[in-house]
Amino acid sequence: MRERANRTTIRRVAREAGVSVTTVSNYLNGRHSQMSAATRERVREAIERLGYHPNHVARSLATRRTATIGLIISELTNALYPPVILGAEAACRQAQYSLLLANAPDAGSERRAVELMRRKQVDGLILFSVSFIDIANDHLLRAHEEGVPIVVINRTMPEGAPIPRVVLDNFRGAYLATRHLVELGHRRIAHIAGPSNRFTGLDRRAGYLAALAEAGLESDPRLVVEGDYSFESGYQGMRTLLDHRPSAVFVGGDAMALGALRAIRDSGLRVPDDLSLVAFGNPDFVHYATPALTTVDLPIVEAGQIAVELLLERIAVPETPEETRVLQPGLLVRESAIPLA
Amino acid sequence: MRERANRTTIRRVAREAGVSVTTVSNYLNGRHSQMSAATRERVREAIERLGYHPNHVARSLATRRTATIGLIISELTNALYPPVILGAEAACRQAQYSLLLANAPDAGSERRAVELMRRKQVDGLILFSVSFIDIANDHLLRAHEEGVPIVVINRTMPEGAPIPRVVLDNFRGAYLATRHLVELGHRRIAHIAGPSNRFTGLDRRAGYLAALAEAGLESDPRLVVEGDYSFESGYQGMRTLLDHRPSAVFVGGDAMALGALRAIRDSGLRVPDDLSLVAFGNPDFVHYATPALTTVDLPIVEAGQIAVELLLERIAVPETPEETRVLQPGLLVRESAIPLA
DNA sequence: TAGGATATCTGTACCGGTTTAGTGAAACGG
DNA sequence: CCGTTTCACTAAACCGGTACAGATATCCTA
Repeated sequence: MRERANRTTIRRVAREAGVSVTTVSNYLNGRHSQMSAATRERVREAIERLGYHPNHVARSLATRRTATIGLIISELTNALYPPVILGAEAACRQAQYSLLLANAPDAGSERRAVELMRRKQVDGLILFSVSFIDIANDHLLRAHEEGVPIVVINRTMPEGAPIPRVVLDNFRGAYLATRHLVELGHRRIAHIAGPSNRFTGLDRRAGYLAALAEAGLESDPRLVVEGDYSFESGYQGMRTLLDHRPSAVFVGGDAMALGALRAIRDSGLRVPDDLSLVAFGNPDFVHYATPALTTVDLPIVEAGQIAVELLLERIAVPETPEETRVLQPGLLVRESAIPLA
Repeated sequence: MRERANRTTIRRVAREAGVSVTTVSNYLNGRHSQMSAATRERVREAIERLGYHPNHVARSLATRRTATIGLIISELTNALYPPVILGAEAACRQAQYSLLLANAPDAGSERRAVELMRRKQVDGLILFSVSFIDIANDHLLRAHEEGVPIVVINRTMPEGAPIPRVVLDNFRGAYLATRHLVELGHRRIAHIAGPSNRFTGLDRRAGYLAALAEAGLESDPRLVVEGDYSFESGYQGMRTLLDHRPSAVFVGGDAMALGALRAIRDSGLRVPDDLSLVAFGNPDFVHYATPALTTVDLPIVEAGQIAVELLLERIAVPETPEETRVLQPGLLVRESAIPLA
């Protein structure tokens, strides 16, 4: 390891092939047109013989492009992050980009992650954020201003912020879930809401209320409790709700739904016979529960993919205007919600 | 964007501070000792005034170190990969390294991923593999020979291969699970095994048999069925097993365990009252099932962390000898296995 | 046959850091 | 008082690519 292996660089290849480095560089970058067939073959052969592979770091320094994008994830209890990675990684790979991943559990580490990735010269940044409504954005706006393409997923931004976003239509999803229960004949429909300092919590609650209103159902405040997206808060919330005898419940989060399911079981009732339940979140997560939970299906893999696509557009054409992409959730009807007896 | 913003480089900082670039470089790299307090302060101030941040790509080119490691994951049905990422990312971040992530669903894409990351000059590579016993390793051995530090998690390697590995003791985990059932008084203990072209499947099956043998129980071949780690294969496997009336079943995978649970329910039996069940895999995944499944707990987050640690050791001291780190699983006793009535 | 086009290829300055070898002045030691 | 160290600092080569601005040779055209 000590002795310098006299690495094979583009200059060595050039010498071996008896051409200039420019010619080798042209060959590597597919500018075959201005090259005779003979030269092309000699370069190819020299590369082959030396087992040469170009150094991306050097290339990046010269071109100022790294073909790498940064994905910063603030996860905290977030079962949604693996599908986002999946979607983003697939889209990157397809476009011949690499993914630099960082976890940013708090505001400070998010700042550090953005800073580090900028120094590493990523071509763009994606932030998949936790849905707090009072999240800090100044570092993102600054980075944007200094020319770093950014896309955010699931994040509140000040009105008119010039940063493209991918958002999931939480309102609509909650509306669909609740309407489904209405259509099954339920009238006393409860809701376990997410925290009110999260826009996901607020939007889903609003969607729930809208569906009730549309159906001409009065909303009983005692039928809404607030959780924190944890299994335990779902369990506790459901225990509280059971006192007020709902016939169905829309739970605004997947872990909470499993908690609610458990609470219902523990009180001797059965889903869906005694009580219908609709969940919200990662559809895989609740698929294998018993009974399989009817759930709002968030297109999370797509969110990751689309975020990458939006970003790549901005990288290619920096002037591309800001844009908000709203992804529509679906409803996966499974076994946990049935018509009111 | 067109006009060149005359970026702030180390040379600009040097000019601004009235010192040489070497001095600025020394300052940046903490070689404060050979610098007068006055100079130090002038450099600090110039950096501050210009808002200078060093370019990591240029640094990497010069030092041949990128402070980045590559994590290549072959996932295919693998619910274990998010915790690995979690552990690896945390260990990286702590050591001031970044994580370059790639998905490699098949052998070809694994080769390409390794190649790409080598060109991007990662300081080392971690492969988290699917457990096929006949996996190709030549590209890893070659990379290793050419000086790229590599660590593999959960991968078979030829005897004596000089590549450090992190392995989970599947045999031991299966043994613990089965012994637990034996100790609860069960005698007809069935097993839903993983595929026999995966060492996880083979090792777990062996651990199961060993525990039976130790307890002096005869192993009835009809009480062992083979699945493919999917929910459906667990469901089908359990249906087959029910014909032979086991009092307990050890299921060698988490998704299969949920499938088995469903099959048991569907046939009108209850867990754990009529049949005890122990699962194996990602403990979170089966925690919220009803009943909460007793399961073998694989230390997957740790596997990611330790892989990074092993790798960083090799990066720091390339001659560090090969080493296999065997991680011991635990048994999480929850509700799905009870004493034989 | 001069003058331009075209095709093919090259020399070298960059990208923005690190690092080696070395300079000049002050401090030290006998 | 002179040679040696130490201290604080610098000039310039280097990492390994890209790309601009030509250089030649060949061909075409008027």
